[in-house]
Order: sequence, then C-alpha cells, then structure tokens
Amino acid sequence: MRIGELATLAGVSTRTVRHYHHLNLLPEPERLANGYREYRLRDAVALTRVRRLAELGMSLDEIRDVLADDQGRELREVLLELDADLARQQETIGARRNRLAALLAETDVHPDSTVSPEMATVLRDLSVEGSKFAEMDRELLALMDTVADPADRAEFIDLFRPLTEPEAVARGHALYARLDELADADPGDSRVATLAAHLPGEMVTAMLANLDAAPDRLRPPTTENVGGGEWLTTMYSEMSAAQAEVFRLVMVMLRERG
Amino acid sequence: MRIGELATLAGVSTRTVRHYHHLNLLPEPERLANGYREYRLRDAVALTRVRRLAELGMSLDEIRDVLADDQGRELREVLLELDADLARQQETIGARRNRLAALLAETDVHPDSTVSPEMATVLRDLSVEGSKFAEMDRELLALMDTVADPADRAEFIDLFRPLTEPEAVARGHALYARLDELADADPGDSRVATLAAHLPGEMVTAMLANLDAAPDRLRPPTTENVGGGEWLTTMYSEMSAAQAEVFRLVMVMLRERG
DNA sequence: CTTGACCTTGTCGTAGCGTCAACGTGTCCA
DNA sequence: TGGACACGTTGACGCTACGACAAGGTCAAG
Repeated sequence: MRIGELATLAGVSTRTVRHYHHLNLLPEPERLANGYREYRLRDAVALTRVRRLAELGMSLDEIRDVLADDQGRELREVLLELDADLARQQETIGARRNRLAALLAETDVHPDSTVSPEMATVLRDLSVEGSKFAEMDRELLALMDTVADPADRAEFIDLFRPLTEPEAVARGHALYARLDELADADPGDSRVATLAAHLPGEMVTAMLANLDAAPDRLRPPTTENVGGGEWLTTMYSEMSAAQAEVFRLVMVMLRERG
Repeated sequence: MRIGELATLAGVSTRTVRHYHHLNLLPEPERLANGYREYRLRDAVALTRVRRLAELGMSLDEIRDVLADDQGRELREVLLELDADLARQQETIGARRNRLAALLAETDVHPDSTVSPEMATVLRDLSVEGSKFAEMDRELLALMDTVADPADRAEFIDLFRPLTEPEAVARGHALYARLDELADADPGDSRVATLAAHLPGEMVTAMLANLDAAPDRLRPPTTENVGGGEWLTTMYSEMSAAQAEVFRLVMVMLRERG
C-alpha cells in the first residue's frame, strides 16, 4: 500500500498521515527504491486505531501517551476523563443556546440586541431621542449590564427599574435637555449651580442611593466607593467641563448631607 | 481609561484588547502624550459587544462582518445559523459520548478496545492463539470494522458472524494451522494445491460469497470487484509467496465455477 | 534613586492539519 | 518518444485566538 491508498482507506488525507508520522503517532514504514512509503496491514490498523480515539475528541498527544502506556486501565481513566470533558462541553453549549434563544426572542421585539433582554426592556422604556447626554447614559447602562455578573443581572437591573416609570421618564427628559444645554458651556455658567441644586431632589439621588445601598457584587468592577463618586470617573471623561462640574457639585452636596 | 482598566472592566486580558485592535474589531483610540491608549465609554461598550458575541461562539471574523453590516436581520440570520451549528455540535458530542459509553462498557469485559463493541465480540469468539495467520485475519477484521460506515456496522458484522459458530471455529483452527505451515514454503509446494482445492468447500467460500452479495456500502472503500479478489491485495503483501498462491488458486477455481 | 506596576511594540508558540512550492516518479496515449 | 497527468517526496507558511515572553518606556510611591 502507498500513502494515498492508506489515507483513503482510513478516510483521512495524506497530509494527516505524514503529520502522524511527524508526531511519532504512526511508525514510519519501509521505503521502496524510489523513496515511496510502503505500508502494510498493521499500519492501517494502527492508523484507524488513532483515528478512532481522535474522533472521540482526544488530543493527539493524549493518544500517543495512551498507545504508549498501551492497553489497560490507563485507557479507561483517560476515557472517563474525556467523557467528563465532553459533558462539560455539552453544558456550555447548552448555556450558549439558552442565551441565544433569549437573545433571539428579544430581537424579535426590538433589534437592539447586544445587551441582555432585561436591560433591553429598560433601555427601550428609557429611550430619549435626540439627547447626546441620554445616549451616554444608555451606553453606560449597556456597559454596566454586560459587565455585571449574569447570575445577579435581574437584581442588578431592578436598581434602575425606577427610572422607567412614566413620571420619571418625563422628568428625565427635562433633565437631559438641561444637561445637553451645558455641552458647550463654561464650568462657571450660572445654569451649572442651578441644575446641581436641583438634581439631588430628583431621581438621580434615588438611583445613587440605590447603588450605594446595593451589595458590592451588584456593582461594576471599577465601582469602588460609590458615594464618593469614583465610579463616575469613566463617565466624566465623556462630559463637557460644565457637565462634569454639575455632578461634582451634586456629589459635594450629597456628602454634606451625609 | 487606560488599557488595563478597560480590560478588567470587560473581563479580558490587555493582550485580547490589543488583538482586537489588530483585527480592526475595535477602533484604535487616541493616544496620550506618552503613547498610552486612552479609552472612552464607547470603546468599553464596543468591546463588551464583541465579547458578548464571542462568548456565544462566533468567530472574530464573523463578529466583524456582523458589526460592519451593522444592525438588523443580518444579525438574526447569523444567530440562527449559529444556533443550528451549536445544535450540530451537541449532537456530535452526544454521539461521541454514546460511543464512549459503549466502549467503556466493553472494556469492562474485555480490555481489547479500539474496535467497535460488536466486532470485539466477534474477535473474542474467533480468538485463535498462536497462529500468525489468524492474527493477520484479526487485524484485517479490525481494520474493516473501523473503516466501515458506523451506521451499517451491525449489518456489516453479521457478514462475519457465521465464522464464530463453534464448528466453524474448529475448522478454522485446522485451516490456520495448515496456512501457518506454508509461511516459509515454496509456492510450488505440494501442500499449496491440496489446501487450495480444499478451501472452496470451507466457510471461506461462504464468507467471500457473503461479501460478494453484500451491498456496496458494506464493503471497505478499496474493495472493488470482490469476486475478482482485488480486495485481498492488501492482505497479499503480508503473506508468504506460498500462502498467496493458495488464495490465487482459490480465486481461479471460484471464477471457473462461475 | 530604586522599586513596582503599569504601558509600548514585536515575536514565537499553540493544534491539527490545509495549502502551496518545487521537485521526482510512473503510466498512458498519440 | 514525448508530453500529459496522477501520484509521491520534503519543506515552509497559514489558520484561531490569543498566552507568554522580550526589551524596553512611564509614572507614582517609599
């Protein structure tokens, strides 16, 4: 037998056979005068043996080890381990398919995607068209959503649920409008102080308090010291100086109140 | 944000982030004076978006395409396709585990392994100790077993089942002994013709007839023209000249009989 | 001034082959 | 006899999705 025959017999490519030679998985057979490899029955058996194990998902290294320590309980252990590994793979794939199903169900309703279905409903309820600042908020929420531990996601999202109530949405519109106005304003602008004084009474306070009271695990990784405002640093870099000043003032006032 | 913060935020390594830049999956952000990358909120959103899709099992190429053709039914199609793909994976893994289970059950009884459980029983029943030729036969059977289409394996093995019946085994012993004697004999040895004349009346004929009558799909890939004996070419190379002569004569006699 | 924790680019390694390249061999057919 | 064509040979690069170095530069703290 030459290499092509052996390969078709085993249902693999000649490249595969040579690769196995290279890895010492298969012994090099004798050569004919012209340099061609001349295979015999036992090589075909050896090759199919390797293929059987490979098709079970074993790595070629493992196969070589098993065939070296040849025969016996060694193989059994490896097979059991392999089965456990396959079981794990099945589970992860199952989990993926579940997420996929949820994602697909949600894209049926709203093709936003790329966030969890739950957060998608929040974002939908919270939608404010035309506001740059609102867009930033949405981005932040989307970010916090995907970053949060999947197990706690529902609980996490409930922290923001108050924002989606009708009257909150209405007030939110007004706030976003006033913040948008400050996009190009000076940090000393008189509207800054006014808005800052107004904010703590609004739902913003409630939300921050919510976050402050929430257990640590519900906060994003960078969210240390929520009361101190550190978790807003990322957001600050996106704001104009005047907008950032509003939040700085709010934080100061909240800290004074205790 | 610098790259480390972004990475921990998204739960990946900095290497991963840079890799995504390299693949144009994530836009390169602006640089600080010292050359550090300075990320903003939108980058974090983009990164987590990529991660969500990657964790669903999409390839980075696919993700880039989807995010390019951005938003809509494109994504839906890809997700559906992905789900189908995952379903297929689940099936193959299930099949593997089934084979594994069968293999484990068999190794409990007999640590031969590396052939199908069904063939293992045949080989066990057929076991003839000390005969070189029998060993060759066993190898050939093992080879044909692993090469046969798994779906047809049971049917395929039934072709050889007659060989395992008690009286067949007994006669088989005698035949193997006489073949072994010819290992170093001359092709012109008188025993060659005697044995050849004797063989067609034996189970060998039945088996060859079996194979000849069997549908094509039950024959190994190289088994063209069974009646003509081509499928034995592999085996011939393992035999001594005298042994090969026996089978050549048998083939001639069978062809004369029609 | 050093230490240590960051950041930069660049290169090699991984698994299991696919896919050239550049060449020799052997058979068939005009 | 010569050319096409299918096969064989070795060698090297390509693919995925990064991890793990190397060999530096930057920056804040002790």
